[in-house]
Amino acid sequence: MPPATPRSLAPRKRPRQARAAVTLDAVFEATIQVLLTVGPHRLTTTRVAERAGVSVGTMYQYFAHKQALIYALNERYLEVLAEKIEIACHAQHGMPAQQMVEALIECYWQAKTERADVTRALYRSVAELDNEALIEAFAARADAATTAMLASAPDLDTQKLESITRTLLTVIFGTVRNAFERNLDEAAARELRGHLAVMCGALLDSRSGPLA
Amino acid sequence: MPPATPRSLAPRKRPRQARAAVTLDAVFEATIQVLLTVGPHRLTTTRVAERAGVSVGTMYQYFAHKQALIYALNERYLEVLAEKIEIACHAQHGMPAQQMVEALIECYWQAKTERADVTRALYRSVAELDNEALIEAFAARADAATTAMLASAPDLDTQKLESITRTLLTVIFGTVRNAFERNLDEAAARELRGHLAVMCGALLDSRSGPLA
DNA sequence: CTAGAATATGAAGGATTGTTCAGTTTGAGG
DNA sequence: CCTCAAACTGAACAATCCTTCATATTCTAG
Repeated sequence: MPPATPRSLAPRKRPRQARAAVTLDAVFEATIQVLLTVGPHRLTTTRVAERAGVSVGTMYQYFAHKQALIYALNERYLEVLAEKIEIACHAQHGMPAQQMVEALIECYWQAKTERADVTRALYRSVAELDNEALIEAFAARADAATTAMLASAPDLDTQKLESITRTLLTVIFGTVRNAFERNLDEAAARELRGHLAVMCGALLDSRSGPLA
Repeated sequence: MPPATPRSLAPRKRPRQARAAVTLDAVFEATIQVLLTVGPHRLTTTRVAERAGVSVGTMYQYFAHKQALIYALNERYLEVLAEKIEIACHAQHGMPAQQMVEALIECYWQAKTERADVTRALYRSVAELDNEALIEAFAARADAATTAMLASAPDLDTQKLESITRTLLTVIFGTVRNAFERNLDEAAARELRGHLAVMCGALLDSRSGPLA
């Protein structure tokens, strides 16, 4: 497996002192804020530095270019997200399948809604860069965690599990993303989640039904 | 209802002669090609003009700025897509509900897959602009067509139809989009579509089941 | 306390790019 | 054929922005 991050996008160096870590946090947060306030195509290294209370030169000590910054931001975000999913999946080991998918939906939805504006900003920022590696790595982790979870369900046959997992995740992730593009109010969002749970449950049942 | 296109993004003038229409087509196609070859953030007015075999000045007679060009491109694309959906929905009037959703999925998938690279390029290009109005207008048309179709199904109770329609479209559109971000091979894609049909069917059945 | 490493600075350079406009060419109608 | 409007041209301008580097500051280890 090649390194997850391409050479050209990798950070120049890692912070060794405490203040450097603080600086980096400030830069990331500033990037989000700039993304939110002026949009992706007016995101400027100077603007980010200004907002972070840092000099441009400082940023360029950690990131070789603007893309690398945005890449790192998304990488960081997906890292947190993947971890959340893994934890949620692990917590459901041995539970009934329906509860599993509901927990999965809830976890993903929750993670995305916590800071909805940030989610939106990041969704837009990704278009600027070559995110294949990023997405693939994330998908692999989510796939693995979900498959492991489902395999432990007592009420599920373990055949075709990979295929079902892939569908589940594609549907859930895609639906949530699309829900963010339309601006659903609280009620509509709740309904959507309910429907989604029903639909996912049906997919899990689809084998056991006709076979009985 | 306000005009679908905001003033600042509207085209400057419409072509009145035949050659102007040809020029516009060339410009749109060139925009797609540039989007494909160099990506959204290196899309340059000069580059587009060059590729289209046209002068930059010509482009600026029709579009007030770069954003307006990209906006118009997406508008044109969504117009075609909405029409396809409306036709597909109309063709299913009076049919069983399950067949309806399958036709809907097939239509959307087909439309997106026809020129997969273009689809991907457009998905990315939208991030550059304020697409709320665009998406809302498209969603409204798709919603209307789908609701009308489902209302004509003999095997469906017409309660909660709007809510169900919204879910169906959010799930289908979102899933397809996400499927494009992962690079699914033909087999996986076929499976996904099958699963999606099952899941959508389950949503339609979810009321009639427990009530029987 | 000191030396060297890590971190931070920000003005300046260089390159790109969006947009205009004065002028030319092409087409349509009479 | 003539005239006017539509369509097209592309060099030039102005603005923005990414990135560097020589220098200054701060921290840490010995």
